[in-house]
Amino acid sequence: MATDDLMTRALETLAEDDLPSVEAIHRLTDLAGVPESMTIAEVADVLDISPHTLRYYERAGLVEVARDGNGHRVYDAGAVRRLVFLTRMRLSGMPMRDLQHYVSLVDAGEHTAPERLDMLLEHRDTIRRRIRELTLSLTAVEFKIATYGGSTGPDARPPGAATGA
Amino acid sequence: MATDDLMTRALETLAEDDLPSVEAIHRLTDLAGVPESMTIAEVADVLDISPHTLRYYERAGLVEVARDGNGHRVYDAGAVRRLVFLTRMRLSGMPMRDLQHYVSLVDAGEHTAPERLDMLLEHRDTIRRRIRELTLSLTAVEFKIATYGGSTGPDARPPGAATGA
DNA sequence: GTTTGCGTTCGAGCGCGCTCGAAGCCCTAG
DNA sequence: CTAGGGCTTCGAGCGCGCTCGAACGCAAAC
Repeated sequence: MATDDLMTRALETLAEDDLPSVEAIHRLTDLAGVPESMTIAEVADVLDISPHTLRYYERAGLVEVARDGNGHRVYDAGAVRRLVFLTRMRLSGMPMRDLQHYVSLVDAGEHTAPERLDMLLEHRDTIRRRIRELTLSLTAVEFKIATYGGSTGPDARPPGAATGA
Repeated sequence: MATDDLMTRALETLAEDDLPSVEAIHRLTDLAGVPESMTIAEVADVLDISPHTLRYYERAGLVEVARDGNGHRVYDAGAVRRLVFLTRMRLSGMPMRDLQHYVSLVDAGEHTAPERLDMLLEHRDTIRRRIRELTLSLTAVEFKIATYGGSTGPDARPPGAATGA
């Protein structure tokens, strides 16, 4: 699935466009597969989202994209990197509003780094909470599956296989 | 519904968790403490959803609720148990449509148990995928956080110093 | 008797995140 | 020369899951 690809990429390139030290990390990672510039169709394909959605993100102010002589979008490496980041954040549940705020902070300059860090910390906690919720639900569903069609009596089997991942 | 009995047992096994968002459900897992019948306000309170939402679920055909002499809803233990199940499934991302289908199968009789089991298996896999997605995103965010305070410039600060979350 | 308060029904509205359609431009292939 | 395909902009529409408001009923409290 493309999302796993995406995630791998995100892990490798999860960087911010404005941090030199992180830029160094980028170079260490496999960003070589990303061309200098890409069309909207190519970016859509690699991110596994639609061109419509890419235009929507641009309209929403999440990313700036240059145009070529024909007025067609030209995504440079920076834009693609940002979109990888944005897609990952969306996928993990960060609202558009927050992402808009985040990129406005990025664009505002280096002095907003602390606030951006706060946002990331908060989002990290949100993801952790969500994972715990889902793990709990998963356990419940697995238990229900394990006992389905079996005995409906009080001596149900313990959810031995219920802690799998 | 025997299956819901099992569900509540499954929930009991999770009682040691302390997730705030499902705290209300945990309270309910001790079915001994659940009254014979409850008002809409009581059910809303214990499930941590609004009376509006409860009426909406009923309108959607997810649960049948009797009325008292004044036309007020009276939730019996069976209705509450089903709502616990439904709430958990919603929380773990099962769409309303699927729940409507599931409930229709339950109402259709015991011979639909296999199909219900299939739905549960599929939902289990969906939850697992989602957890994996989130875990990957979490790793990415944690990595970004870890690299944020490194050398972000003159006013760099150690990560965690601004834990406002 | 009147007020307070919780309940009822019904349908409409909302916030989110896309998703799509229309009209038009540009390039290339046949 | 024409047809096709992919891009552009813009605004409207959609699917989901609630969320709310209006108008009303009943019952206990003051």
